[in-house]
Amino acid sequence: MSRFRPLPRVFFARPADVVAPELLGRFLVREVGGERLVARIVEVEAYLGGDDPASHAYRGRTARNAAMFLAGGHAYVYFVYGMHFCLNVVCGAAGVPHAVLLRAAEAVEGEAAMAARRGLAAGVAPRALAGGPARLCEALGVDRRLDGASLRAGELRLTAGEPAARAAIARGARVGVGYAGAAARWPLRFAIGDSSALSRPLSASRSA
DNA sequence: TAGTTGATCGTCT
DNA sequence: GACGATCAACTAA
Repeated sequence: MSRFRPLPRVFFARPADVVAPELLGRFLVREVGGERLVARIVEVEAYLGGDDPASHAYRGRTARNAAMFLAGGHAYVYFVYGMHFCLNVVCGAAGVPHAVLLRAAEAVEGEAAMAARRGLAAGVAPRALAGGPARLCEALGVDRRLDGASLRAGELRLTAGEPAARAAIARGARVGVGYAGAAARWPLRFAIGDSSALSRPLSASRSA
């Protein structure tokens, strides 16, 4: 089925703020423990590398953020707050550390398995299942072992899915980056406005 | 329902 | 040695 066709390399070889809204509605396919889990992306944030004080790559390359410098189409997975993982899609050419943080998704296939990974009963609200970057990672069994992995082949893939219509996309300021000064207000958060799986409501500025 | 806080540790200063 | 691109449990009203 074409919804499960991997996105082409050129899709990722663009700036993060261009790729981000186009990731909405795409499918994240995870093969783990003999099961296939599929989630539809409904909320993302773009991080613009060296030009963006909120980006982990703002101060250059380190051992932690090395995956962000790979060519677009790879995963960048990092550990925060001593207990959570977050998954990013690396964008741009090799050496350009742009990335898109995946903040929320809706279960398409394997919902019961995703709930089990989260320690929840099947049928819980979408927001509790994968509405938040760390929740999304836990539901799909994503951890550091996938840092630097390709998203076009292997056990974690990003596929064509059902791209969101432009009119359905809302945008606003990014979450949890208050330390970044004016950049904290840049409208680089994109979401499918009417999804019930958003990590939190979009503040202000709507439009496509 | 809104606001506050504790958990917990890898990474960088 | 300080501090997170977070979450869930708890409090107050």
